[in-house]
Amino acid sequence: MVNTQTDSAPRLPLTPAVFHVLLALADGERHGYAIMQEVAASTSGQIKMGPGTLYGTLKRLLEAQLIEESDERPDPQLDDDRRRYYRLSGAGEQVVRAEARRYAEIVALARGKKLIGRATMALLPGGGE
Amino acid sequence: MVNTQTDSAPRLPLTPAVFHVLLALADGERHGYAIMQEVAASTSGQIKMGPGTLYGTLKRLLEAQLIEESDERPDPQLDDDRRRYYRLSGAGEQVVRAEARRYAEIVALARGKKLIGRATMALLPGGGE
DNA sequence: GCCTATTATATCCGTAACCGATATATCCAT
DNA sequence: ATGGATATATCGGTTACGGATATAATAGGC
Repeated sequence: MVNTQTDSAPRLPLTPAVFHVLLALADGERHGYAIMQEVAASTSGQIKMGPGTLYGTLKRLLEAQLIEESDERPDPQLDDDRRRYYRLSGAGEQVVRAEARRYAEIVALARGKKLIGRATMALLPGGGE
Repeated sequence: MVNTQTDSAPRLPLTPAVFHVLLALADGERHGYAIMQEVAASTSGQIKMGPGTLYGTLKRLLEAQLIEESDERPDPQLDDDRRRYYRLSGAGEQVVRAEARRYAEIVALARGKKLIGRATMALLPGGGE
């Protein structure tokens, strides 16, 4: 049996929007708007999700059970009633790990074809290869 | 999801289909069917492009001038009249490099969040299939 | 020569998803 | 109290993925 999952196992590759949302939730729960900001910040402003993409994606991820809504609230002083907090589900963590591995394999492939160098240039502005 | 680059350049992120086609052409020209096989082989069968995706993508890439059709033919003995050969354009090479860098940045991000290890898993020819 | 699988290209169309526009409302600093 | 940022949500136009389908040349076996 290849796939005994009850629901539709999300197939890779993930869409960029889905992957970035899951990545943003990988180190702790966040509310929607914070996800938007985290994605923009962690990509140095390269990727900016609009509200349509963000909330549509969150809705689909909930349905696919890759994320769950959290009841826990932070310190009341820092809270905002409007917020809805989300966290990765177990399945969601597996999926984001699998996709990250797939990305790493493609990077290795690109390195083999001399498209990029070996240095990790993530934190260096304008870091060419 | 939007990037904030200047407009004429094709936007990142690329769709997986587009990226894989460009990657397959990165080390030399190939005809359509060979691209399909190269993508399947280089991803250990994870990614299999159907003809609709392949030829639709090639058409769009030609229109976007990221690839060019080549008139050069290989040794007549090995040739096949039906084939159409493609190669990366200058713009195409820049785009595939930029996307590969973007992938590398995301991999670094995922490593920072402990989603994957540091080992570079080489997925190179002969890596088992 | 004939048969069949593989190679090779191409189009159609249902479905999914991106994403800007739009809407509504709250929070917070001045 | 006013305005900008915060926060969530839906709608619709557009794009592209990808299976199904079509056509046909090629290669190898018998």
